[in-house]
Amino acid sequence: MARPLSTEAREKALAAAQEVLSTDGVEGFTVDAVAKRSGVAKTTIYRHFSSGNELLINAIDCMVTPFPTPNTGSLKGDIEEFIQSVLPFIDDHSMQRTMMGVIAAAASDPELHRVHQEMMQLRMTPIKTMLELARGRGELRPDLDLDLALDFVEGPFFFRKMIRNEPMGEKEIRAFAAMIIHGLEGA
Amino acid sequence: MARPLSTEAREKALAAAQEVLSTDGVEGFTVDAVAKRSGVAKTTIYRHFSSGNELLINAIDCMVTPFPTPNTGSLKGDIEEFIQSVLPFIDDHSMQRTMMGVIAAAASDPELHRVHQEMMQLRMTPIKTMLELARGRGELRPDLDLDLALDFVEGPFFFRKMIRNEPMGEKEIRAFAAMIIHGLEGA
DNA sequence: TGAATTCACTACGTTGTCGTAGCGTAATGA
DNA sequence: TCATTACGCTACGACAACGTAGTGAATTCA
Repeated sequence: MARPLSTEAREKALAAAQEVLSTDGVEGFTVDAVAKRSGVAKTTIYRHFSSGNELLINAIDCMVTPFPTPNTGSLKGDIEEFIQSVLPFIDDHSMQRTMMGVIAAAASDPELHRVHQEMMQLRMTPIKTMLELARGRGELRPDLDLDLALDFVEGPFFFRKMIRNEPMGEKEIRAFAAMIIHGLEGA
Repeated sequence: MARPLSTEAREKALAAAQEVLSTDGVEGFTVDAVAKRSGVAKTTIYRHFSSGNELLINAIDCMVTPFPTPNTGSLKGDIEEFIQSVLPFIDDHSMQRTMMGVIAAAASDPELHRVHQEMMQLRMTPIKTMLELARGRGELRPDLDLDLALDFVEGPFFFRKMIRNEPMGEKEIRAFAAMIIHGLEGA
């Protein structure tokens, strides 16, 4: 082996892939576009990634970052903090497009489905931890189904921003948190 | 005018378009596929629809049907009935795929965006009516923000089924309804 | 230094989709 | 009846994306 594959070319390609994903969405994602944008030759891209689809998957994998587990001492504070921390991320329109595209495409492509599952788990884990902590403090009933509670915490927020594209300010965040708390406590 | 465009060809094409949409998703939707499936010649399809995209939009338009407004006399009953009526529809995997595909594609295509908006409104209206009825009966506070409540009713359900693909039985439906009620009342 | 290999570049063949043209045939209105 | 028009069929040109070949220059290991 005289010359190893340069990590620089790989990273430039991945970075450009993420950019293309943001601006053109999953359906506009092409190897040609990534090559043009990155300055890395298409042939070189194929040396690093066996197919366009694998490039896509790796790019998505790099975009996914876990959220920190909120820990303010009370469930109400935790939920508000959680929404606050996710909001700027989810408010980005191109990110919305990318996420929805991945979710939709995951229905057809088994590899993307795996990525989708990972994404979900990464996002759900801190929420679940948050709920377990609250239960430990006695803020929630011990027999509460945490799996359902998960949907209850994330669902309204997700639906409003991703599906209905309605705005969400401080007032709405507090209202949501209050409703969620009451719902979980009363269950 | 010697011979009008046959409604039969149009309807056969539309029906096949819906089938293709179900089996192959939005990304697999092509005029050729519809032509092959319907038995209607591609050229004929173009006589009825100015473009493949217009065929797609018309097909989706035909698929969307409004849900009846639940009216059991109590909000709890209404919510359970609502979930019950939507469940079989949303449990259909191909329908899930189609819907998510439309939502994702709507981010790029303004015409699809319009269809998406119509779809949403058609679905949200009965829920809003249901909430207004409950408020009229005194089951909800008069100052409740119905727009937020909408997300609160639909969100958890949507998130669980469409995004996380988790199962949902009688027990979960009742648990959801109970949580939603408590959340709305406590807000 | 020198052999090997990656890199960028251009170009190609393949495939799939779009929308259209031309052709006979069949159906409809005047 | 008969002119008109839709129908199905086959084929085509345009275009975009895929993945690959070949070239010369640059880089790295031995």
